[in-house]
Amino acid sequence: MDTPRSNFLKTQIQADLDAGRSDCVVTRFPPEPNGFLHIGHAKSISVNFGLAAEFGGQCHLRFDDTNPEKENQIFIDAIQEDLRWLGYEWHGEVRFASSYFEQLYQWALVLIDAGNAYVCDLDAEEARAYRGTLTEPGKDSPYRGRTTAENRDLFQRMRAGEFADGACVLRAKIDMASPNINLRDPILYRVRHATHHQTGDDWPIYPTYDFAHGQEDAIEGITHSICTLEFEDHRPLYDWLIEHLPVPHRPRQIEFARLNTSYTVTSKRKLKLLVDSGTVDGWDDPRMPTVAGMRRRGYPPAAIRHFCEEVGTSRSDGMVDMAMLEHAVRGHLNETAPRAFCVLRPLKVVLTNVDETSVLRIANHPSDESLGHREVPFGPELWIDSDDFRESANKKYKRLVIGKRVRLRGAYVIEADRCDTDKAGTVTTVYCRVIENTLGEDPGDGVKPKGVIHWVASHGAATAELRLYDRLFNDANPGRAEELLSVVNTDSLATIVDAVIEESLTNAEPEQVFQFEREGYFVADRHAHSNATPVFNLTIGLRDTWGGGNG
RNA sequence: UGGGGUGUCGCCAAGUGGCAAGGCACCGGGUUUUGAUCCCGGCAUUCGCAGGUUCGAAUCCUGCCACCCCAGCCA
Repeated sequence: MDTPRSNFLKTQIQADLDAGRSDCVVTRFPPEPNGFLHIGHAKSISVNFGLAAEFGGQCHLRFDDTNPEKENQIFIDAIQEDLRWLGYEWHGEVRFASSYFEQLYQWALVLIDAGNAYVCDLDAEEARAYRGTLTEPGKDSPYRGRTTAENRDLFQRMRAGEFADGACVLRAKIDMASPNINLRDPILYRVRHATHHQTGDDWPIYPTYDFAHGQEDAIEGITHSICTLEFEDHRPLYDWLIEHLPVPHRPRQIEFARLNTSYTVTSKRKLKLLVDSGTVDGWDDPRMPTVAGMRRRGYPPAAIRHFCEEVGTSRSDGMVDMAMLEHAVRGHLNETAPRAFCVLRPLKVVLTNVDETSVLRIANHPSDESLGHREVPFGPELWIDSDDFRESANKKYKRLVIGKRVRLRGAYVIEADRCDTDKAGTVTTVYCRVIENTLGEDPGDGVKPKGVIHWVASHGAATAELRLYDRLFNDANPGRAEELLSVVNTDSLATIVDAVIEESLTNAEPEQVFQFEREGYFVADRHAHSNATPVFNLTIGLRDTWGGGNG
């Protein structure tokens, strides 16, 4: 269903295939297990898994776990769950950079033996000073001239745990005057006496991203290592390491622009701030752009995948309109969500010429009969939305007005005669008459109803809690704000505790999405919903093109 | 003012010398027992700017301009 579209990644991979530089396509999604997946990751996942699928190749899931102090098993589990939920299946076992630590260590020795790496005792601050600046070249470290034997001995002792954290590092010997700062003798290993979630206390030293990533790709036979633009400057180093090491395969790194979506932030620090400040309910709050958040919000995984594909893949920075994601969500839900009735602001209607209850059979979807029908109780007293009634209104108002007719969706046409109001002037009850023979037919007298409204019979109803979500930020580009919390939309959540739902909805399963007719799509909350205490989250409202403000 | 990138409709984005796809948004009109969906139609004489090459340029050349990334023992 997703129309294949051209992008530079496909073009270049096809060129590699045609030229014989590659004979298959193997990609990988390499998250560091230090946080939850978000919409940006979903894009990367879509790109990597999509490319593999399109070219008949495979995509690996590899945890880039080279920094134990920031990582956690919790994220390893959560990421796998999110990936599966999104609908992707990685090839083979889950991989870990940490399972290549011994090989990486051996290759570091190869670099040392060839005079391409050395142990440097400069501390972090000194190293920064020696590195130079963007416009000035760096200076050689005083330890750059150590002999191969000395470097080998020192590095082996680093590995043996003889040095304290930060005491020394292993560096590649490239060029301290390179205009590309990544080539100014980059650090390959650092000493870190930390327990690793996978390797325990086996290692007192850990490879850096630069030393690990390309080699991991080579080990796994990754043909195309797709990453984001900020790694472009690292490519020369990526290639340098591959060239100087006896790796079994030569992967190619290609960068693309990360996805930015309006009205959202994806920085780990900022997402954490939202959680820690209590602005949201947690990492899976329905307003969060995390995969878990979108799941709890009721976004179909297929819609997220479709959106990632529709948005395209390029090398130019930009910000995609959130409306595009919402369009994808509505599109999928319109086709798949069963319809049901829910009255958000209950107003009592008494049908003065009805005195018996009955049951109506109503289609669950206006155009897809496979979704079947449901039985909906009908009777002399019902609830309609208070917004759907006015004592008087102009002809643009297509709902219930005294002296006028409206159709009860799936049921009869009624006409309002009068209403009761309390001392504040608020309407409390509307008295109407059912027009004879209007079930499935227009009134015989030719007077057509002004519109169609939804309803729930009071004798066949239940109460539900509704959580109405709106965008989390007032600023389209919240990531740019100096103070993130100053641009949060304080009205991003409105709770209705006494909405009225038709009784069939009490059988909803957590995570099941419905379209509450004329209102929007709602999902039974993963955590709070139960048949006894129904709780629905607003996934997304129906598109509202009603220009008229009054009536 | 070092290096690396990017500039095509309000937002994404195809296009790779032959006469500007598509989607989102928006604006009209039609259908409709959801003011939804669906359907039809409109929406860049112009591709950051200025020159040049060519019969012909968004695509090639030159020079500008704007924006993004890089000085973690993070990834």
